[in-house]
Amino acid sequence: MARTGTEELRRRNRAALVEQLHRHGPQTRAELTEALGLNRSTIGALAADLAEAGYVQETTGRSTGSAGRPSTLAECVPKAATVTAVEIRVDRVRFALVGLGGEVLERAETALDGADPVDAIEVVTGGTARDALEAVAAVPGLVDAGEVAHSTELGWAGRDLAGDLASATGREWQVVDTATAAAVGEWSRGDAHEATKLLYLHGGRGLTAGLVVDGLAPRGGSIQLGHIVVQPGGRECACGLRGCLEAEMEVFGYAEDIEYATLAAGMGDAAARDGLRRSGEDLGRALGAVVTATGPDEILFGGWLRELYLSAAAPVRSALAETTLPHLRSRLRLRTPVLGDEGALIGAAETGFATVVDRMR
Amino acid sequence: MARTGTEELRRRNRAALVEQLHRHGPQTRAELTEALGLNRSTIGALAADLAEAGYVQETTGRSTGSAGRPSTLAECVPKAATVTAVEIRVDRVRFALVGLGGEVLERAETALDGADPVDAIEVVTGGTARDALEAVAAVPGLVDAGEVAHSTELGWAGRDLAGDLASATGREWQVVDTATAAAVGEWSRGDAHEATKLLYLHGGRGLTAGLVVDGLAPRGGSIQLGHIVVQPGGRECACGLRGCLEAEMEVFGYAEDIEYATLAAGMGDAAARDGLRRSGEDLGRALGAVVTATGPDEILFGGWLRELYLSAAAPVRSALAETTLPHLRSRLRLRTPVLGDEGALIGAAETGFATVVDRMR
DNA sequence: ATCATATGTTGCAGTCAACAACAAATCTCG
DNA sequence: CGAGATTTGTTGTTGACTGCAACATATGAT
Repeated sequence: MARTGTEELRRRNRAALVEQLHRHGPQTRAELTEALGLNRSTIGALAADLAEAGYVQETTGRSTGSAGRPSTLAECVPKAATVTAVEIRVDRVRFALVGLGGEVLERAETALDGADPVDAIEVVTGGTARDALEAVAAVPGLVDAGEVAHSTELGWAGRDLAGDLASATGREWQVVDTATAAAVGEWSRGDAHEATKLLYLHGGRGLTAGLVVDGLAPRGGSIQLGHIVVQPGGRECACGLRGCLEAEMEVFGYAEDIEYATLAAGMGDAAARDGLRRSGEDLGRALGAVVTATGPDEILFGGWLRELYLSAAAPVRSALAETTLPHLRSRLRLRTPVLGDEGALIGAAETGFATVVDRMR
Repeated sequence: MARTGTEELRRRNRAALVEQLHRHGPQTRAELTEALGLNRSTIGALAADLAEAGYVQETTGRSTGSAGRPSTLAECVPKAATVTAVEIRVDRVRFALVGLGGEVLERAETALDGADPVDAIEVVTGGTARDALEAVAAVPGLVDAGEVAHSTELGWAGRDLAGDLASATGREWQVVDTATAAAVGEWSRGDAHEATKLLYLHGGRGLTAGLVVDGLAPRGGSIQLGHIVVQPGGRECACGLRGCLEAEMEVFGYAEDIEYATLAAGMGDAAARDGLRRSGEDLGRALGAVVTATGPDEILFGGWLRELYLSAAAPVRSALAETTLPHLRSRLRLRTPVLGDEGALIGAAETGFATVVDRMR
């Protein structure tokens, strides 16, 4: 199982070095020595090895400003390993080709106009997907082993997306959910690196949430935030249940709606203001259950939930306060994401790089 | 960080061998070779190494029944590494000294009669705790870094139990929550080894739940099942919130109550039957939120929830069906634990062994 | 009784990381 | 301006571990 050997050891160390450079950017050999806990000579050998393989570039003779021999700086070669990331929404598909180190090499986007997203993949990726080491698609919904078990936004249930993408593009795809991808993105390339348990809430046409623990997504898929029942026996939801958060928050279906509502509320529309408050309370209640069950220390409000949170933070907080124990609340930070709309795409790419690095081991 | 070296490699392999024997019992060298993916000679060297260190005993010449040279069987030496496990309840403290391989070497129990559990520790463990490699205490409640943040059953909030135990016994203690410990126990020594996401529900004077993913407890502590709000604005709970599951299920406070109720219901008491049904429904609703948030594939009803589930499975299932998506439900098995009352104690010991093995690496 | 089979043992070779001594390149202080 | 201090890269050596292959051992099957 562990398949541990002396060759395996070198591979692991090489992978660790690549991961270190990918995650923390260009570093001197001395810094790498410190970070990996290996000997200077070992780092030198590994770096030379990786430089020959083309993964790493070493720029020599940087003046450090302090005493001592100047370090040679090691950095990733972006084109040495690329990952195709795709984010699927109901109305459009976005694509990014990301290089080792995190640099975005290409980017594209297509509106769908009702077409099936899978049919748009080849166009939007422009064929570059084939050369990438990994291809990852983020979809808003409940993903289980490449299959989209449920997606309010896309109206899918039990669709084998990984299979469909494979037959459409001729290569393997990894499927993740948008919220978890965004959580990974915010953790790795955003502002939430200190969070040990990060909960990302994604508001699209449906509501999902993704959890990341120590930067890793626990297997088992995302949290269907929209289908937390906040009103037993309440309004009928498209999923067949009653009183789901999505159904109860009927005021807001999509990003445009929330903008109108905040605008109207800002201009003194009492009904809009009331709607915002009620929606915030519903969200806070659903969140209470999720927080009690998962115990995060940071929550990010993404998608249109960002706007809702910014204009209805008080009701969200008070409803949350009514439904979670003080201790769980005390260590909890509520914020909005810094990567904006890019989080899921970046996170999908990072998910791909995680498996790329894993495969090097 | 990774501190990888050639010496580290041997340690890792040695730890892997011990872990393998601890978890899967006595095995032939050939089986170990297969399981660890190492060479026969390597296994031989490791086994000899560990035998000399006293961790492993090799009994030679077992007749296998099939052709070929008979294998030498390697097995753990229980006394080579022991773990002290303690389960704290409001009315009693239970203790087990568990040896490597999982054998229970000693066992004791004391009623508390209102005394502080910490004061009873030295008596119940009989001083053997000091010689154990690890000491683990399981408590029903929300545990965070050795501190009991909240416990309905014990009436504690923010108690530094790890510290109190340390000053009472003169050694370090690990503190885990009962439900998570029981989940670990059922996964490792019980019947739930196939579950990838195992949710254990523990009914004591409070209700907690513990999650185990691939046999490991994700950091961050247990799930306060009893403080999932099932009735917004409902009955006041001791925790200060309103409508908590614990408060709404006021019919049952402890094991004796559920026995009376099931007895009465069996004899035709309509009120008791109704109470059971309502409690089952409340539990199912709270469970719905937890399942939506965590997505387990197996749920075990432990403590007095076992009795509730056995006599009110239908309302639990129907309430669960009303509050979780079909896909999450479809892969879900509901069962009762096989280790009975021992689960938490055994799981606490296994938690200890996990760190013992980790420290060998 | 002999062969096939399965397993443990031994010696050897390959590889890798730590260590130490040395070289290189910069800064600082007199 | 120069010598020493400082930091870092390089090289050769050493110790250790694992894989491999050949051999030894013990049993069942024919």
